[in-house]
Amino acid sequence: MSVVSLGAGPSRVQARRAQTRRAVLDAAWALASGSGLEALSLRDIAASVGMRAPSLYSYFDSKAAILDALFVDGYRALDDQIAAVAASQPAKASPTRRLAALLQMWIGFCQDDQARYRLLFTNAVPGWVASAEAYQSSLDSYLRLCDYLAGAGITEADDIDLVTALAAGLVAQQMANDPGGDRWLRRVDDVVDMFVQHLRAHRKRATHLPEDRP
Amino acid sequence: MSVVSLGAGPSRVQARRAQTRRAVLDAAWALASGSGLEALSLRDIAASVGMRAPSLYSYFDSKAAILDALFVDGYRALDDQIAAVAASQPAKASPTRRLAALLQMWIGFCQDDQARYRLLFTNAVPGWVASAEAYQSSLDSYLRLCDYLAGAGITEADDIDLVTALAAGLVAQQMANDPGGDRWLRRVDDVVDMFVQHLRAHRKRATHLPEDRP
DNA sequence: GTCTATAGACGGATAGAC
DNA sequence: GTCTATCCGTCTATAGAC
Repeated sequence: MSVVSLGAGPSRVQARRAQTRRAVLDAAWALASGSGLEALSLRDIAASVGMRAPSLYSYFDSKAAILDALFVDGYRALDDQIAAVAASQPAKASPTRRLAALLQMWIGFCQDDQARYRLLFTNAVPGWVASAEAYQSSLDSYLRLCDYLAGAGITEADDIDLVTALAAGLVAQQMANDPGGDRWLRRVDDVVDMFVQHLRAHRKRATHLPEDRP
Repeated sequence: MSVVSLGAGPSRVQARRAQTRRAVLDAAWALASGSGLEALSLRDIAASVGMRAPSLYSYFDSKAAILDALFVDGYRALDDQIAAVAASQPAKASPTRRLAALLQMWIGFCQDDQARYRLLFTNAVPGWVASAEAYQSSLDSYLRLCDYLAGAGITEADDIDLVTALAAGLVAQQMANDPGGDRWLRRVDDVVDMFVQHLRAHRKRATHLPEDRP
């Protein structure tokens, strides 16, 4: 097997490197989820993959680079979830159903991993901000979100801002005051109904929001 | 002056202590607002009041005790703001107006001081959680909030949870994505209208929500 | 690539003189 | 009460041998 090694050269070496990088990031996720994002240290990450801290610098330039990679990881996972929700919706699903499915997923996504939630959505790491390149992946995710919302008939910037605020509020309260529970999670249908009614009442011009019952 | 020193004893000494404690906390607020909450160190606080770090231990048991005191400070300030908003409302103000005034104040309160926002509403300090005594002051503040909401006809737990989620969402998005601006702040009236319409539509039983125009 | 050793900085907290 | 001196821990990052 592997006839591909002609001329191309170090492809197997690169694959090995990529594997190790992946293992480092996985270990970092596990540690962050377990002991908290702010307790994440290079020493612990290295130990988790059977290394010493300095060896990590063969794979990442700095701790910030690791956090960047985790950040990209996290938004990729969110992308996948949005795609999955989109795929699970029947073609004629109502805006209400689409929105409720999205918010449900979103809150679940945050509850699944508090460390990931804090990394992606709050500025929880003291000295770190996502690099421009990493930040780009969050913008990509935002575009994918907008696509999904467009499928529910929501295209205006103001409406999108309102959806993100509703989601952020439910998530923040749920995570802060009832981490494992459903005190705000179970209000999703309520909130979506409230929002959709509001849209219908204030729809100007000919913008058409599909009816819930066609 | 000061005839009061008979028998009572060390009242002037205690007053001096309280003054110094106050100065320490004020310095801590200034540093946190300037350099960020997580950069707050005992050395810097002490230097700001013309001391060295160990001297602070004459006034506070630990750094956690200082954070606790700041936490209480912050909720006291929020209490004052809620009281001020309540006092500024004419007796016959509509629920819509009352809610809008509250949310406006709330967002402004958070925008006034990012460090305070992070201390009170997010778990931004790595090793610290508010002590039970300090936490009590946040519960007091919550009760005061409930009082205010009751004045707007909102008394059911589910409705209160919805209000806090709406507020938390607007605040979180505003602070994270447009810190100094008004991208979400200016949506307060919209959100309040949405919420009030929702309440009216779903009011069960004889619960009476005052009309906006009597 | 991985290691040991260490630099260099920062943090909270304590001992003990004054 | 305040100080100096110091302990002890944390961390990221680098130098240089192997």
